[in-house]
Amino acid sequence: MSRGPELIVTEKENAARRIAEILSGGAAETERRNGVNVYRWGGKRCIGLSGHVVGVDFPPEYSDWRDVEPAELVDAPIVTEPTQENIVAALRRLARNASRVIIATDYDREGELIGKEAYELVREVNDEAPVDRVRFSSITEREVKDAFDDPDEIDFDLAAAGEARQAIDLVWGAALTRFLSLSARQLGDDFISVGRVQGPTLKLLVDREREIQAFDPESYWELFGELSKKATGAGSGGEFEAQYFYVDVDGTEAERVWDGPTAETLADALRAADGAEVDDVNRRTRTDDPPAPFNTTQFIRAAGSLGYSAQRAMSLAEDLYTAGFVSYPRTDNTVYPDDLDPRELLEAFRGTRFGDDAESLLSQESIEPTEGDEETTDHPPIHPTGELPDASELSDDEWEIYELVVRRFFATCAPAATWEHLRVVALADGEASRIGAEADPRAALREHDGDVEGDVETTGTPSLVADGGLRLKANGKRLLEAGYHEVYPYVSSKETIVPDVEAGERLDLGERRLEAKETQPPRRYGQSRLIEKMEELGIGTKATRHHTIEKLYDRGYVESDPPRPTRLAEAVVEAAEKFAEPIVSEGMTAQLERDMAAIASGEKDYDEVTDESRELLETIFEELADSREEIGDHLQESLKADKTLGPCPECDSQLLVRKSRYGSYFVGCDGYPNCEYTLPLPSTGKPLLLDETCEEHDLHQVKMLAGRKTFVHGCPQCKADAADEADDEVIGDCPECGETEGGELAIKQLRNGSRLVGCTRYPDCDYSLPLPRRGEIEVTDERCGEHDLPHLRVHSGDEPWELGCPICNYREYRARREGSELEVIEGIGEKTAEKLREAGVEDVGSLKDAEPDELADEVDGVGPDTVRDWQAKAD
DNA sequence: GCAAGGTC
Repeated sequence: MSRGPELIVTEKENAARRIAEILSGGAAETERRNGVNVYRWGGKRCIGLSGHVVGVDFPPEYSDWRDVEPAELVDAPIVTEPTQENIVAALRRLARNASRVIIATDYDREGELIGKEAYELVREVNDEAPVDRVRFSSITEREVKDAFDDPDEIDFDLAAAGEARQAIDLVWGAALTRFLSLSARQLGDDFISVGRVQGPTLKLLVDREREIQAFDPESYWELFGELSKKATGAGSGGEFEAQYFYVDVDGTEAERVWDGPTAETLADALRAADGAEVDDVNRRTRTDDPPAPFNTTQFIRAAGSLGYSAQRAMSLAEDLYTAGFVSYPRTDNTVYPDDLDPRELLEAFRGTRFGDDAESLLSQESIEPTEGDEETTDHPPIHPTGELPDASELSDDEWEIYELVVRRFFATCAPAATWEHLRVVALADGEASRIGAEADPRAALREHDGDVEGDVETTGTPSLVADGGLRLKANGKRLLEAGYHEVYPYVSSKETIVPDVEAGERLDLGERRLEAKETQPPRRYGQSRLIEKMEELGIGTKATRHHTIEKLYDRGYVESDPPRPTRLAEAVVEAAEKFAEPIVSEGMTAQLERDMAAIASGEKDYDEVTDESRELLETIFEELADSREEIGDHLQESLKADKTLGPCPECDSQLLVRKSRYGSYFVGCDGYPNCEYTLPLPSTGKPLLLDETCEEHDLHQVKMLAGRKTFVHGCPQCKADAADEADDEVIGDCPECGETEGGELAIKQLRNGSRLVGCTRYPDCDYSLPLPRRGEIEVTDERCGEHDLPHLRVHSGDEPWELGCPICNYREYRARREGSELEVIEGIGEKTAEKLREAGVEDVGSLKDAEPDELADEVDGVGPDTVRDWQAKAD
C-alpha cells in the first residue's frame, strides 16, 4: 500500500504559504485546487483555510420567520454546514488519501475550534490517518520547526468551549432578533437585531446619551493673570499665564469658583493687585516611558487620532499585512516574542527614509523593547516585518499607516523621555488681600447650598485668599531628553514655558481675566474610545469589535461620527433592559467566559452549559409573551420618530422621510393617503436628520450621507420653495429639439435642490446637462463658438471659477471620468482597483467595455453581477 | 433574512 502525502492545515492562506516556505526550505510549489492554493513539496501538502469554513445554523424548517415562533428556536436543533464550499471541497480531496494530517491553526480558542472543524471534515473521508495538532505563537523558522518536531493532540475540550459559544450566540441572537423584528413588523432588510456583543455595545452608547440628555450644566468662574519676570538689564523676562486657586475645605487646591458675585469680588481683588511675589517654586524631573507594542485596539486608537475610522484603519492594516509589510493585525498581544530580535529588525531600515532614526536607536548600548500587560499565544504585537515597501507601491493612506506601525515599533525600542516640571506659586498682593477678604468663602463652593451635589454636606470654610495675597499658580514643563519622541511624533511633546524664578522674586502682573464657564456634559464615545471600552469590558474580540460598530450603523442604531444612537436604539435597549437584560449586559459575556473556561478545563461539558443557557432564555420568553404588542408599538413609534422631520403644512400629521418603490428617498406625510403632501430629496445618498430645525418651517435639516460626496441639503421645504420662486433663465437653443420644435435651454433650479441646464420642453424633451450644487451661477457675455451657448461662471467660496460652455464642460467631465481612476466608482476600493488593473482594466472607460462574465472569471471575489453594477454606476 | 467568530 502506498503511503499518501502528509497534509498540513492552517487557518489562513498567508500562514499556509509561509509555513510551506519554512518547512520546505523555499522549495514548495503552488498548485490550485478548486480555486484554492495548495503548497506541495516532497510528500507534503499544505492548505490554508479562511477561518471557519463551516458554520452553525438551524435546520431549514426553522428558516421562515413567520412560520416559527421565536421561542421555538430555544430548543431547536443546531446543524453545522460548510460555508466555504470550495475550500471544504479542496480539503476533502486532499484528506482522502492523506497518510497523516497536521492541524496548524492559530494558537487560541477559536483556532482550536477551526482545527476541530477541519478534523471533522477529514474524518468524513478518511478515518485512519492520524491527526496531530501543532502550536506556535508566531510564524518564524524556529517556532514552526520546534512545533512540528514535537506535535501534540487537538484539545477537544477547548474546541467544545468554542462550540458552546457558537450555540449560545446563535440561539439568543436569532430568537430575540426574530422576536423584536416580528413584534415591530420589521421583516425586510430593516429587521431589529440584538446579540451578546452588539447589545451591550449599544447600551454603552445609549447610556452615555442618557447622561448627556439628563445633564444640567452649572456655571462657574475661573481667574487668570499674566505674570512676567521684571525686565532686567541682562535681558527681558518671559511672560507666562497663571491661574487663581484657593484652598478647599479638604485642603486640596480648587480653581473653579461656583458663585458669580464671589468671583466678581475676587476679580476686583486681582485687578487691584499691583504685582506678585513668588511664594514657592517646585522643580521635579519626570520620566515619560515609551509606549507598549501595538495590539489591535491601541493601533486603532492611534490611527483614529490620525483621522481614520476603526474600519478604515483595519482595512489598511490588512492590506499591508497581505502585502507582507506588517505582521498580522488582529492581536491582543502587547509583548514581543523572544525570537523577535529588535536589533535585527532595526537594521532592516538602514538606508531607508527611516534610516536616521533606525541608526540612532541602534547606537544604544542595549535595546530592551517595552512590554504591555497582555501576553498571548496567538500572534505577536503588530510590527513591521522588515520587508520594505517602496513608497510608490502604497497609497498615501497605506503609507501613513505603515509609517505609524514602523514608528510605533521604533518607539518601543527607544529610551524614555524626561521632562522637567516647574511649578510656581505667586501671591498677587497690594490691595488684593483687603478686597479679596470681602468675598464670601462659603459661596465659592459648589456644594454650599447643600442641594447641588445631593447629600454631600460640607463643613468648614475654604481659604480664598492667603495671608500675602491672592494665590496664582503656573505649571511649566520642558523636555530635557526627547527620548522616544524623536522617533514617534504622534504623541505631543509640546512644552509649556515658565521662566526660572526664585522664591521672593517680584513679578509684574499684566492682563487679568475673569472667565465665565459651564460644566460640560460627558462626551460621546468616539469609535476608538468605544473599542477600548469594549476591550475593557471583555466584549467582542480584536477581530470583530470594529465590525460590531459597523453593524450598529447598518441596523440604523447609530448615525454620524462619533456614533449617536437613534430613537430605535433607545427603544431596543429599553425593551431589552425590561425583559431580556442579559442581552444588553456585559455580564453575559463574563458568564460565558467562565463557562467556557470550565468546559476547557473539563469541569463542565458542552451540554451542561448550553442547557443552562437555554433554560434562562426560556424564562425570558415566558415573560416576553405578554408584552409582545407593547414592545412592538414602542419600537414602531421610535422608528417613526427617527424619520420625522416636523409638522405637515397641509394637515395635522407629521412629515416623514420615506422610500419610494424605486428605492429613492422623499418626504411624505404620515397622514397619507388622506394627505398627499410630498417634498423631494436629492437623488444621491441616504438622508440623515440633523438636530437643528428650520426656523421658518420647523422641519429638521437634512444631510445626505454619500461617502466622500456627503453634503447638507438643509430644509427640504426651503429648497422646494426656492425652486418654485426661481425663474428659469434661457441661455440658448436646445441641441436636440431647438430646430424642430423650438425647444430652448435654460438654467433650472429643481425642487430637490439640484440644478441643471435643461430643455424648456421638459418632459417632452429630456435633454439636460449637470450643474454644480453650490454657488451662484453667472451667465457671461462670452459665447462658445461650437455650441452657441454663453460661458458660465460659478461664484462659490472666495474665487469664482469658470465653468465655460455647459456642453463642453459636460463633455470634458465625461472624458475625465472615462479615463479616470477606477476608484471613483462606489464599491471599488484600492484593493479591488488593483486587482482590476492586473486583469488589464485600467480605467472607467475600459471597465465599461469589459465583458462582465469574462472579467468576473479573471478577478477573485468578483461576480458578473458586481461588474454589471459597476458598469451601471459608471454610466 | 437572525449572532459572533474566524478571514478578505
